[in-house]
Parts: sequence; C-alpha cells; structure tokens
Amino acid sequence: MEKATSPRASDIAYDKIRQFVLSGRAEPGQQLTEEQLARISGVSRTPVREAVRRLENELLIVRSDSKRLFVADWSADDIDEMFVLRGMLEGHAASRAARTISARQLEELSRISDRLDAAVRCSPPDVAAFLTQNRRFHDIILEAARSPRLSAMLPMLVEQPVVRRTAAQYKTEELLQSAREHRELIAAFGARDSLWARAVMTSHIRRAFHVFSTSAKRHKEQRQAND
Amino acid sequence: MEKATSPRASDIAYDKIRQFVLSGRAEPGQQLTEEQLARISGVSRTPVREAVRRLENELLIVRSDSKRLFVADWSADDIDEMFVLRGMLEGHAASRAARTISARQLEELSRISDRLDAAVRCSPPDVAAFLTQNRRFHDIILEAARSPRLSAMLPMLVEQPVVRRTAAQYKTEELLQSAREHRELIAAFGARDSLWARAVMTSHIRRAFHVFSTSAKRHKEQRQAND
DNA sequence: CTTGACGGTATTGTATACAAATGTCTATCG
DNA sequence: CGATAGACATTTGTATACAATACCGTCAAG
Repeated sequence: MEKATSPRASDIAYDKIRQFVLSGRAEPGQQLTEEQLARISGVSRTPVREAVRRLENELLIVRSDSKRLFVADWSADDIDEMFVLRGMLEGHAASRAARTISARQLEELSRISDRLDAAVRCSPPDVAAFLTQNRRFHDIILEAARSPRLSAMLPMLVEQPVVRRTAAQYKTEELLQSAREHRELIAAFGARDSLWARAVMTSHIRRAFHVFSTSAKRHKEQRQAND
Repeated sequence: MEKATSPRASDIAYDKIRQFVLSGRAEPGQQLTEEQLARISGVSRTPVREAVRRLENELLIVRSDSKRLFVADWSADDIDEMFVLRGMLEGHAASRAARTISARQLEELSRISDRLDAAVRCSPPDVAAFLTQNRRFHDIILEAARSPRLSAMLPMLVEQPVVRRTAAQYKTEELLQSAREHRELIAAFGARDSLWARAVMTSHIRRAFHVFSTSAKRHKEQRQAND
C-alpha cells in the first residue's frame, strides 16, 4: 500500500517551476527572480531556492556570472549532444538492466508495451498517452539498472525542445516503429542479452534523434516561409 | 587581472564539508546533521543546506527515506560502474575536445604534462603533485570540450575511495605509463583526431581502473592477514 | 518475550527579517 | 556628446525563530 507523500513546499516549488519552464510559458533566456518564482509556486523564497538548485543541476535554469537566474537557452549543438549522451547512458542502462531485471519488471514492461501499441493503433493516435507510457517504460529500465549514478545523470538529459514540440508533429509510422523497438528491447531483456539490449537502445535513441532533427528542420522551414 | 572571489558562506560550507567527507574523517554510512555541518563549516544552517544539495547531487551525501543525511557508502559495483561511466564520458569529452581545443589550451596541456613528468621522475615521486596536475589536465580537456552537460555530470564520478587510498600505493612504473598516456592524448589533440583521442582516453581510464582494482585487492588481503 | 502505542527529543522544513551585492539611472564633468 | 561617479532600486545571500516531522526509548497489553 502506497502512502501519500507529504507535500513539502520545496517539492511543490520544484514541480511548479519545472512546469513553468518546460511548458514554454517562460522564454529561453528570460530572467527569473526568486520572488517571482515564490509567487508562482505559492511558497516562500527558502524552498524556492532549494528547487532552483535542483533545476540548475538539470540545466533547465542557469545562473549568470553574478547569481541571477535565467531560463536555459540551448543551442543546436547542446541538443545534438544530449542525444549522444542519452544514447550512451541509456544504452548502458539497458545493458545493465538485461542482467538484473526482475520477472516483475519484465511483466510491467510488457503491460506498458501493450498500452503503447494501443495508443498508436487507435486513430488518431493518442500521442499524449504514448509519451506518458514511453517515459514510464524508460523509467522502469532505469530502475532495473540499479545504478544511483545513472538515475542521477539521466534526468539532466530531458529534452525541453522535444517536450515543447507539439504532439501533432509525430507521424503514425514513426510511433509504430518506436513501439516495435520497445518490443525488441523486451525480447533482449528476456534473453538476458546485454549486448543486444544495448544495441537496440542505442539505435532507438539515435532514431529518435533523427526524427526530432528532421522535424526541427521542417519547423524551421515553415517559420522562414511565414516571414 | 583576477579578482578575489567573494567568500560566500555556502561555498565555504561546500568546500569544508566536501573536505570532511573525502578526507575520511567521516565514516561511510555515518549520519550527518545540518547543525553539526554548520559547526564544522562555521556558518549557519541555511548555506549548509545549499552545500548539502550540491554534495547530494555528487552522491557524496545521501538522504534516507525521510531526509536524514548520511555519508555515502559505495559498493564495489558502484565503483566499477563509476569507472565505466567515466570511461564513456571522458572518452566523449576527449573526442569533442579534439575538434574544438584551442592552441592556448594545447600549450597549457603541454606545460602540465611537463610537470607530470617532473613529478614522476624525481625520487621519490611527488604523488601529491602528480594528482594535482592530473586533475588539472583532465579539467582542461573538459573545458575544451565545451559541454555544459559533461561539465555537470563528470563531477559526479569523483572517486572517493581512490582519493582516500594513500599516495604510497602508486608505483613509479604506473605513474610513468600514465604520463605517457597524457602525452599521447596531446598528440591526438594536435592531430585533431577525435577517434584517436577517444580511444586513448578510454584506455587511460580503463587502465586506472585496473590499477585501482589490484591495489584494492592487495589492500584487502593485507587487512585479512592482519586479523 | 514480542508487539504496539505513546510521548519526549532530535532533526529537518519553512517563513521572515535583514545584510550584502549587483544593476541602473542620473547628474556632473571633461 | 560621452564617460563616470554616486545614489537608489532590485536581487540574492545569510541568520534566526518557529513549525512539522521523524526517531527512539519506555511501558503496557497480549
């Protein structure tokens, strides 16, 4: 039985501010003051500061030379590298998970995979559900890898711009392929084949990069056409 | 002209607590209270909490289920994995650095490499100097890689146990080989060969792992002999 | 003897007040 | 007109007081 976690103010602040930044309500490069963030999250500055520390570590917020806060603004190179790093780290996570995953977790992955399929096959595809389940899938692998270090590092590689990109950009075909890759990961885990698992995961992330990349290009061209 | 950085209390606390943990004065698994840490670092609890957040991110300090603080205690598997992750990330850093390093930085690496040689060649070898220059060497590569993400992640992979191991454990031969590898890295950077740089760095870290590993084994055997 | 409830104590969490520092605007001088 | 010094406003940093929570020993019931 799960117990409801006590709602600590610093966690509330963390969630609210993170939401504020990721939702795009905050412009990249925009200054944030602690007081403003305190107002937004409805708590005092003290827990806000703790939340900001965490977000700063995830590089969603950056500090100027003299401690003023700004919404992070990522270059194309930053984003490229994030995918490279995610490929390495999630590949490693998959490799470890293949050795240590429990039957319980394997079943859970299967269930999620079913939901992923369902989300894709209905029309129109339920992209929001897909993204939620996708995230859960990867979280379980991370959990199965049993590495505190990976668990601390991977959250730094959340892709702000990907989240912001509207759901409509995803094509059914791409989602189908993604779901297939999830199935193959489960197969690799079932076979306890760490090399296979790593290879599938690396390829999975890399493909996501190319989907994102071409989508970003389309996006840019459209904007230029509108000018 | 460099200006003396203003001594903010939270930085003082960070340095002092980090020193306290890494020096081994704190036992792994030992509880730490904020007040105790405040006493140690001579500031109030507020900046201590900020320092603790940072150390928590580096996994030098861990929190129990209900927010009590403890000195991190790492398993053999943790340490193994740290070397694996360092291999991947520093390899990646070297790969990037090979493409982007400046002439200025290359010169700096050469100078440091000279000092590394000097520290090894004198007898007995100046291990403290070696470690200091070694750290500086790797920091410059990290700087040259120009990746905020790498810069945030690599500090999580500082090897507490390695630092704690006494200097005397290092053999001259091992230090010499290490110095040679640094030279080869410089050569790879000079050639702007990112694959070469990555390979040398990966091998460099991996060798360090084996040196550490056999040293740890010796250490353990000695302890058992003493019982 | 074990188990579970209770209450005191230790520890962490939050708000607030104030200090220090940074940024900005303006007036004055070259 | 441009530069610069200085006053003022804004923002971050720190200490402290108090609130909330978790831990631990004790005692009573089974």
